[in-house]
Amino acid sequence: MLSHERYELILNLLKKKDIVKLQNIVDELGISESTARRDLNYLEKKGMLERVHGGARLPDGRFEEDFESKNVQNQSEKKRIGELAGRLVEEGECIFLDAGTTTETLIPYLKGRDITVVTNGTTHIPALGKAGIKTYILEGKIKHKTGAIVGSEAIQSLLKYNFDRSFVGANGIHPERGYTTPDAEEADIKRRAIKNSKRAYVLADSKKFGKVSFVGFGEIEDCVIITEQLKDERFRELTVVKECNR
Amino acid sequence: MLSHERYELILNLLKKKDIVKLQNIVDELGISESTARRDLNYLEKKGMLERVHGGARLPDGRFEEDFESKNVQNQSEKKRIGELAGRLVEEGECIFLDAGTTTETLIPYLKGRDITVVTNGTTHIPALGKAGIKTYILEGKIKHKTGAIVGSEAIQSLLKYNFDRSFVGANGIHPERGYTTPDAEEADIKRRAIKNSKRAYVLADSKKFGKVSFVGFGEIEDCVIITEQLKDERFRELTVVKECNR
DNA sequence: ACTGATATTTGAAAGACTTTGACTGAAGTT
DNA sequence: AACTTCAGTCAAAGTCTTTCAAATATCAGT
Repeated sequence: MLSHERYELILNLLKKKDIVKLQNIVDELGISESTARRDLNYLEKKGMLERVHGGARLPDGRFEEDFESKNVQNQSEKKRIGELAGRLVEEGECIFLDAGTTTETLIPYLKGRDITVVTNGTTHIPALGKAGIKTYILEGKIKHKTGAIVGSEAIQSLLKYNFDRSFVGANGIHPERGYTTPDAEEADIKRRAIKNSKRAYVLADSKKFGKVSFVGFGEIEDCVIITEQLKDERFRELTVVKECNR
Repeated sequence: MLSHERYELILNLLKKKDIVKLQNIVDELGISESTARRDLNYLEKKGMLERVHGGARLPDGRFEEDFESKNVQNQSEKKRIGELAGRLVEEGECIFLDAGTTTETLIPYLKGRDITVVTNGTTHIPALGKAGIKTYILEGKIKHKTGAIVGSEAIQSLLKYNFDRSFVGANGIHPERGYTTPDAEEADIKRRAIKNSKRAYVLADSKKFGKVSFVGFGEIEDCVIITEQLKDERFRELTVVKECNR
């Protein structure tokens, strides 16, 4: 194997995992430890990665910022939603986490806590792993476009769980039409998750208010809405907004 | 052969692989090492490629897009295992794909075909999506270290499927001790998957032969072994190696 | 068109240089 | 104090450059 082939493979591993152990590289590429070390040194000099004891990681990774510094300042609106939701979860609880980018923002705020997550979002898995969260995933067909698990198998496997809280995303929130989303199969999952939870929350940024998407999955009063900025007073009593917590 | 014909051929090789070994060029074009070197030097002076120790690659710039296009044809030994396995799968079949990096190499060779994959490997999902494969995932606990789904839920949900073929990885292959792997929970999955398949294959590179890991999940004769280079004749009749297909 | 002189291209070989994996003792980590 | 990881050294293997002679192509003069 040519050295540049190895470099690519190593960077490839890093892309997947943000941080790799030297031993992983040795095993994956079938090369000696010495060579792996030399390669890491070379790539570090090139600025492609940063060496750490026992392995290497992406340089000045966003890994840090997400969890540490971002807490203090520079929060995007979506991140704030995650923070609000994260504070609601209590030690020892079992929660359902819907697929989607909005719900994903909750994960960093669970870091290191004793919480069990059940999810239908395959894209959440790396973040959940990084946060060290005990994770269960539903069975079912994968909708590759969104990474969500859907279908009758997913509903079936969801039936057996009972959650302390569930957090679902929504594309539309409307006083009369309730919560809506573009995909019927995903709506089925959301509906079922809400039903099986003591408490259910819809996570959505303020742009979703007043909108109606294709398939409904609940009435307004079925869930508490978590958002970063409340524009419509009609939702006041159902809603957790950032001001409440500051 | 005219020199310009050789130049064309060399650049074609590079287009396919981004990086070629000098020895590959010698073999492919049936020319001497000296000539191959001279050609590479000429093409480098012309800026058509960049020489590296042991071969040549496309001139600097796209470290990024390499990964996208290269998946299909990139002849590391592990990739070859994937290619062999991929050829065995026939149109319309349902297969089980075990978690692990070796089994992942099979995915590019399914691209665009009418095949249904059931897997316990969450890390396979992006590749399966890229290949446009209908994918089902097992329910269960996620072992974050490997991204594998394990546990009683996983076994439960595996029970209902019946596969035309299953492809599992192994850390050890031994004439008496059979197939072995370091994790007991993952072994359970492998054992069950093999049982529920018309045909079962173990994918492993040649370094795994003669080794014994912690937990066994099958006798040698339970599966056909797919490997890139057979070192031990005792496995001959159970094995698919690269030579069979060329 | 044949010939021999001259240039170009080719492959083989020798020695210099690189890269590799194993080993070792020092430095970190738990 | 036990363990892992690290940097440096070494011999072996692989690759590169240079050189040389043989094969092939080019061409002028007969």
